[in-house]
Amino acid sequence: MTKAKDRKFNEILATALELFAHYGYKKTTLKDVADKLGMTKSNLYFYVSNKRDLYEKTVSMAFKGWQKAVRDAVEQAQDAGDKFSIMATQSIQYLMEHDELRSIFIRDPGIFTPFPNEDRFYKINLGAIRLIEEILTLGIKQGRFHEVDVKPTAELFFSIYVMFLIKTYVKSEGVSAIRMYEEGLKIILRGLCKDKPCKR
Amino acid sequence: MTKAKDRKFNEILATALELFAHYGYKKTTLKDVADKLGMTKSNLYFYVSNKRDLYEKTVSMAFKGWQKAVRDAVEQAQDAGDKFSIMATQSIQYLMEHDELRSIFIRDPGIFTPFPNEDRFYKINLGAIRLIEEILTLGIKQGRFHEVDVKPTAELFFSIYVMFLIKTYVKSEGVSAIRMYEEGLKIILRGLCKDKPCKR
Amino acid sequence: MTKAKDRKFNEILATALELFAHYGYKKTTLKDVADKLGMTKSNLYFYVSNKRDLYEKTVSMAFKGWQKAVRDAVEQAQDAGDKFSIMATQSIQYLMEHDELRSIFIRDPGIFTPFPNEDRFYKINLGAIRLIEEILTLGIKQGRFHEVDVKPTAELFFSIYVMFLIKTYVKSEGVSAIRMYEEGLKIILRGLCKDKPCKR
Amino acid sequence: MTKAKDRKFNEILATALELFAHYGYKKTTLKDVADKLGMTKSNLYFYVSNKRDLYEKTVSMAFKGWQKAVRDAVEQAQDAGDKFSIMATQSIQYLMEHDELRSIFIRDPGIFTPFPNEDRFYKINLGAIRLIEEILTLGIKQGRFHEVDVKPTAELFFSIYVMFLIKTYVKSEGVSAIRMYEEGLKIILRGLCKDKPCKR
DNA sequence: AATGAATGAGGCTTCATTCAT
DNA sequence: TATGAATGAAGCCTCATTCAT
Repeated sequence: MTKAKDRKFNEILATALELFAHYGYKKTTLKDVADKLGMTKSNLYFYVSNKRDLYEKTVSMAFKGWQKAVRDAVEQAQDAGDKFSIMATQSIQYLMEHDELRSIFIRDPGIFTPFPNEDRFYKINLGAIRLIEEILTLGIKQGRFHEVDVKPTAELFFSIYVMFLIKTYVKSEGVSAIRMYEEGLKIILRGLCKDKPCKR
Repeated sequence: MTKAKDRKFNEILATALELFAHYGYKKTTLKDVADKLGMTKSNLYFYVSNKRDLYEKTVSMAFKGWQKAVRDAVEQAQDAGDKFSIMATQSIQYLMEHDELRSIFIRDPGIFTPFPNEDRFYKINLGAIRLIEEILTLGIKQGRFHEVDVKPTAELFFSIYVMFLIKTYVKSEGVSAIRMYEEGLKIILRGLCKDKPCKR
Repeated sequence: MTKAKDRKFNEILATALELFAHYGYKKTTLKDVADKLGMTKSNLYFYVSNKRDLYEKTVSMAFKGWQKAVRDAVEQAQDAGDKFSIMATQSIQYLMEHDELRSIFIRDPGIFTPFPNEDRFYKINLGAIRLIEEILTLGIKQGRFHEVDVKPTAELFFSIYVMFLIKTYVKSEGVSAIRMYEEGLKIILRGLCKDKPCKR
Repeated sequence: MTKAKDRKFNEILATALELFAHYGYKKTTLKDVADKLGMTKSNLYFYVSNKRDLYEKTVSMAFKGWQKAVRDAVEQAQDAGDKFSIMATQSIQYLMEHDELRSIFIRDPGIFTPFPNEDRFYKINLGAIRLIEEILTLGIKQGRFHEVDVKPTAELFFSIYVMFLIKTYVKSEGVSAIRMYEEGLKIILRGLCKDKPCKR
């Protein structure tokens, strides 16, 4: 609420991110978090309602940062094809550069699940999906993309992205996964774009 | 000891490997292991002396499989240069193909430590180092390699290998790490081999 | 049953005595006993029906040795007064010389309880009480002792003995307890004996 | 820290002392302690860090009481010879009057060990040794004692005291041990004091 | 007579969570 | 806002005991 509380709250999430990334959910204790912040365990409950809540808020925050970075990069371009391509590249780039978020993802890949029945991070994934939807809608309006059904297509692309992440970081097929991603991206752009090919 | 106990013991380790790989050390409970095997927690203590022991025996077993695979592949070649190159390639290949061992490594990279003060997996790493030593010694005898000081060189190569694994799977620099590894391998072989270059 | 089994059985009790004396009942595990004997835990159950049983049989054996020693010493004398006096002295003497039995007693003084409702060692204490009874009966027959009611008197004397042991070893009033015992003995002999005083 | 916590803490130690003295370390469960105090097992961990810690804190407290009593008695006298003699007498006296501390000692005589490698109760024994040192130093300054080397002499006397306790309560040589102690004390005072003999 | 394998009860310990202040 | 004190669930581990062989 207040500014002070808000600042403290963000401080807590940042600290929690470090610890969850380093030690994992189970091994990170509330005492660890509290100690590193110089406060007491009990006091944490003033800001979050339980450990799981702390974890989800922490991860949400980290994801929002990732989404913002991608959105910002995407806004630089005008052409929907370019936007799409930038989005695909930046999403990966960001994860490569942010060890903590990547570590969280490796430990807990279930975080990405576009299925609302697993409510856990549905809302956050929704943000990512919506960005895809926006680009698709724009591309169609611009006449750059074929007239695909936006919603399911956005979900498909998101799933492909998640599948790639899992292959790369969890199933660890490293190089081949990246090549697959690059190849797939080409195909998708080719299949998505009308007339003149979208550059890449 | 007996055949039956031995079979059960291996069954336990195999099951434990799955669980440790999937859930990590802390989150895997002995009840998980026991339940999946259809036995009681207490009975596990007939086969291992505690949870840590179960973990170490499990990891040891998995590592032995990896070492055996590499050794077998290495034996196919006669030339020390080829052996070295195969060893380097197979070590990575095996880890890429075995999700569980890789998952263990990602969660607990400290496993690889050639320092005897951390007694944990010293013996196992020693097995890997010895293979390198053998290849180096052979190469020198064959006149293929320069006369390097075998022991420290073997340790150096092992460290490089570990560093690469960490970059690839823990620090997750994926592609670039693999390229670095390939480049490094070329340089090493060039610097190691005498006269005619070792093929790669 | 068989001679071999009997020998083994005594060996077990002797070993158990050492361990129970040294570590106490709770801290002594059946594995301790089995290991020291070079047999398995399970096999112990062929000789005793459970840990408590082993303990009680062990203590019984030790007590029987103590009773035998006292009986043997008592038999040397003919005069009932002398017998009584020797019994009193020897009982203490023996405990002083046998560390293990004494250690058992110190840890578990409840062992001595002449109350049949606590069935634990009733039978064994009974042996001691009977010796007193015999001496009393003899003394009366010899005309040396007043005609006391044998049974309750024997129990009284036994209780006094136990009280003394507790004061000495458990409540640890050492010296004063011994003086009390000596004084008490004099009084008792004086009160017990007719005509000419019983020597001491 | 706070007054309330401090009171509770002492209450815990007092209760634990009763139980440890009565049942011994192993047989005393934290549930026993907690139940007797009307609190939960877990809550005990707010005051001590584990069972061993509870035991050591409990014993420490009991020992401090014993040391204080001896110190107080010693302070009544001015003459170093008298102080020494009082210390020797009071140390025994106190243990005789305090069943619980004595019981603890009988069960766990290793508590008294002036060797710092066994860190367990080193500090506490140190307190006792220091009192001896102080008396020796004073006696030398007063010209009452010969100029002995204070530190090793204090340790020697402490060792003699412990040896006596073990003979009396553990090896249970009761009377003879006390006589030995009294004789030894006379000799020591004679050997320690200059000129006129220290009274006893 | 003896053993290997298995079990359940119970002990120690950690930790998320709550409540009064 | 913040804390100290308290709790219960769940985890690891030991050990007496049993059963089939």
